[in-house]
Amino acid sequence: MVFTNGQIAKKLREVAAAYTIKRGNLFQIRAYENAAATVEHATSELHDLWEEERLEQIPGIGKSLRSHLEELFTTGKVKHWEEIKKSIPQGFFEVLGLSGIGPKIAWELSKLGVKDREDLREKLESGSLVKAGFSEKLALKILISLKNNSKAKSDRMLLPYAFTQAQKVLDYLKKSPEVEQAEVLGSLRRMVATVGDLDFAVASNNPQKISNYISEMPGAAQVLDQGERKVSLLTNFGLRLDFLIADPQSFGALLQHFTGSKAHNIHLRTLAEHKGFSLSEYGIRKVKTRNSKVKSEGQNSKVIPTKTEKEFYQLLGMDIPPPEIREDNGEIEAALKHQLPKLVEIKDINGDLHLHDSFDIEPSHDLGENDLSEIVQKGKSLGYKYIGISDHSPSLKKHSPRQIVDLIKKHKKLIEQQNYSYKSIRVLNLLEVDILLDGTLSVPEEGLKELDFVIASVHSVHDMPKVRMTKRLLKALENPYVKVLGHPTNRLIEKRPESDIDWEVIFKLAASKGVALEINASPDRLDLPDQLVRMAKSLGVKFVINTDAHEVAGMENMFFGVAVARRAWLTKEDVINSWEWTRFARWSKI
DNA sequence: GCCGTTTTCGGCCCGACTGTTTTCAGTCG
Repeated sequence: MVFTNGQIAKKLREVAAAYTIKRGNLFQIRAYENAAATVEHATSELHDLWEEERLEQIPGIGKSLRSHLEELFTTGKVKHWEEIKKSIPQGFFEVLGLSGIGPKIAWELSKLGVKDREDLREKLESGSLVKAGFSEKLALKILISLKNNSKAKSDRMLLPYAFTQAQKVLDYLKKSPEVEQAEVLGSLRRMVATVGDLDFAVASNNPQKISNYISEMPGAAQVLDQGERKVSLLTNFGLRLDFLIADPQSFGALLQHFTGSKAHNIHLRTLAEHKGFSLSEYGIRKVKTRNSKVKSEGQNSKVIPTKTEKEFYQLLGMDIPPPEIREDNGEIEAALKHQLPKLVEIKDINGDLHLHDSFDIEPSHDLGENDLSEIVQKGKSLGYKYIGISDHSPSLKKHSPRQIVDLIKKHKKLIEQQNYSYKSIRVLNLLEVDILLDGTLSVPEEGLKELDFVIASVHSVHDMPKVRMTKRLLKALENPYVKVLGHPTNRLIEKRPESDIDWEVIFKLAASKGVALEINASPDRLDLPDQLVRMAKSLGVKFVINTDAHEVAGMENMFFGVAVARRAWLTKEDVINSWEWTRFARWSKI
């Protein structure tokens, strides 16, 4: 049975909560909570990982939880979990996820007879819970949280939206003379494909004043928490903003702390403890190691403030891991050994190979907005040495094979003319060709011959059974004209799930054939996703990062694709369109 | 229940804010 990461995380939290009520082992409870947090933020579905026998890749999932998940996916439930939850009323689990309601309060509510969230609302509004002895202030807080819950955005934000919102907040922060520095951190700084809420760090010598300034931000609908060091608020659009305020002296420690991820921080702090340090958002403190008799003595030692993140990591004897890879996937070990890879950067990119122009090739799908010369100009302004025009292939239904070939030739002629007039940038004559249901391409060989090479993509029936879909892609990869597999999983973030595909088989064939996998930088795709990119890299696959732009503004999205590559630990060596022209040409056999 | 640069046993991140606590528990990130 299929369960989404969200559903699994919820189940794990329920078990943790049930153990809490039953006064279970505190560390076992924490293990379940940590696992829930990691699952929630995983970039691949656990169900897929399980099918590929890669569940051990998820930190915090050990032998025991792995066998529970196995049972969940096979039978639809986990006996052990059911057993733990058995004697607890359903109302407890119904109200559990609400903000401000943890296990203890949920337990109290369920003992007072609360059945579900609607029942809770009625009992709060009628005042019957308070009469029964429930805290009045808490009742009010929960009522507000119930209201927020119903209007809060259920889906996560795509990166460009998150960036725009964050910039607005940063602009406001920087208007205050009391603000020395302000940065957006959290999952946005790590460039996770979707962002739930926005986190900010502010450096100021006057925290109280800044705290008030933040709470008065225009567009703030409600202040959820406010202290001298921390403010949380909800905007008019239901977006949650968290702010932490630090002295400029310890801003580096705050950046480190609030960038996360949580798994990265927990691992780092555990490791620091073994070295005799305690880490916090204020800096690094020397403490007695656990072998020492008096630990409390060390707890009073002074915090060494760190103004920059670099200082922070250096004090631990480590290099500084780029934010994108702080997911506890081996970056801490690599940083300790001074073996962090030099990740690919946006300035390394020499070309964009997946661009749609407005030439009417009578395609199966949409045309681009801009003509060739506008795209070339934009490419030059981005410093590219080469670009690929890759329109959708001419519609198969509306044309004879002869007509398709003619259209391709006509387009080719146009591109050749452009190449002549723009010598400083090479324009490749490519095509994004549909992979048909049986794995053949939608363009006859006579047409393919006219192209520099082919980007092959699936644009129909994305939800084929795994075996057939895998066969379909394998067949396409075998075609000698295909050099790139476009947006391989076909996902549209929050809209369409990944196609079901046996990746190991695909990656191995791509590696042996020298076919590159696309990292499609369009923010609603980001396809391949980072975890699959990392797996593919381990099997020897190379990549091209493309924007798939249908208008010149979309070419700016390269940044998001590079972020996916960085999250997957890719270097320049792995990314073909960061290569110099001669090497690139050798690969593409142009 | 997880995990390993002293470890396969014996530990387990750290601090802010809220409520009602006069020293702390619950929740959160």
